[in-house]
Amino acid sequence: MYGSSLSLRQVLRRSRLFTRLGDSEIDAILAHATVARHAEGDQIFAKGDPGNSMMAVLKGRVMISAPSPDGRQVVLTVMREGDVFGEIALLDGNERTADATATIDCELLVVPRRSLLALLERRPDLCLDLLIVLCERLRRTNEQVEDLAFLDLEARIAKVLIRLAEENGEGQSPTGPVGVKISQRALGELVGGSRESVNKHLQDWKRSGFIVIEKGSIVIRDLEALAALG
Amino acid sequence: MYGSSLSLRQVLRRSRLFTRLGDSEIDAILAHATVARHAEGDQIFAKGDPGNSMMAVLKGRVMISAPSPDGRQVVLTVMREGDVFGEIALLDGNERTADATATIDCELLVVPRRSLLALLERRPDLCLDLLIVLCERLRRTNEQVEDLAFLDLEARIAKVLIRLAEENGEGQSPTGPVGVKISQRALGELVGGSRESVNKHLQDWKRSGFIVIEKGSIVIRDLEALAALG
DNA sequence: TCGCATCTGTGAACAGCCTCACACGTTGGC
DNA sequence: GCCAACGTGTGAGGCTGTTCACAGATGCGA
Repeated sequence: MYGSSLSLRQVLRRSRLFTRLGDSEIDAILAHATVARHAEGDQIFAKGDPGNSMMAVLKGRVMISAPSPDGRQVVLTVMREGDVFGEIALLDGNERTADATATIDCELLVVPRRSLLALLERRPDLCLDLLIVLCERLRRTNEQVEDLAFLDLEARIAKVLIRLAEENGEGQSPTGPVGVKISQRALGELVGGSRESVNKHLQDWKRSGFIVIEKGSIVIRDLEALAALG
Repeated sequence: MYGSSLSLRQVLRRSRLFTRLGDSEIDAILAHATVARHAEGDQIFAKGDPGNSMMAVLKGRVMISAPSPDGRQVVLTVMREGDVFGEIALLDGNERTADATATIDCELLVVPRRSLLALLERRPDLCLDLLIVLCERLRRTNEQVEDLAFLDLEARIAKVLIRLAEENGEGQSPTGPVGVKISQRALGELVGGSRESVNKHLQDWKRSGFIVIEKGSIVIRDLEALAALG
């Protein structure tokens, strides 16, 4: 089982959705929830599955992506510790709208539909928090639509790379080189482009001295230059 | 002024968000809300504006779109009678994320931030309804990301055309020809393509007998064939 | 250790879509 | 009635990105 319910509480509190809850409330959720473990690469759920639970990332990282009929996929977003996902299918009772995959080993809190709805009824203020979470999600997705419609591949890659760098290096010196651990194929799926095209742009940037390319990761040397492209 | 507060009530009831409310509650909203009129082509708000109100379409149609730096735009969605928009900026207190434009003469109910929040506190069940509205919005936007990433222009045009036909011809015979009133330029903005490219695909379809092109509108003769392309 | 999978690098050929440039008909205002 | 604005039709040319076909490097498991 999980180490202690204290640490579980702490992780939940980090989530925007649960910060307001008292210990008793959190314990009430935990009583009805289960902790699921997923190894790197595991699929957590697939588009089209019935969605009768919501999940919170306790540890690890979860990729939310949409599959195409011919085997490709776009990454819609990546969830990290404290993030909550799977609420859409849960709230409106329809199928899951996307795939969820563990990109590294994960521990998830699985909250069943019934207990979440019960909680929301008991604590209406949580509804507002959930609304805000959804609003942020909507903003992000809208931005993704704009980017796909307006920006070329180079600009999209630059933008994503910068975002990844910011997420990874929280609290680090913003001037020094930042390493982003991601394969070029995965980067392609994040920006909606092919692996080869991504590689070609990265090569350009390498020649310009903006980045250094390593196996499985990219080191940003000149973040300003990248920002000018996005 | 508006004809009678009875008809206002009726329109509001049609919205997914307000169906549950009793007359007294609706009147309470109306007491704090105002009715705004916008002529065809008017901009209702712009991306970046402070968002301290939510709107419900009483009459007309509102286009939600994102502008690009070089003057182009993508249409994110089109709101019709009973739909509610502008909640995002309102709920999380940030700027408006998109432009809103009246595509025909409109009457909107404008609900200020304070009264909506007050209402949500008084009627927590409304929160759930709002959540469901947002979930639908998210589903739509996610689908738009998928379409932009996976489908070529022809498929996107076909898909949008079918959706417009379904929206227009609610309750009509699904077999007969359906007319969609939209300019080719507007269609281009809906699918994220140029006016010229849209025209070329439409010409193809005309030659194949799938559609008939008229000035300012398109008549679908073979919906099945279009569906097979999307 | 061998083989297979994964990641990166690269060039050629091709397709899709955009931009530009132009032509025509209709509509509405002056 | 004339002109401007708008909607449509069409071709040439060019850029971007994809697909395909390889090739080398690394790492992992049987």
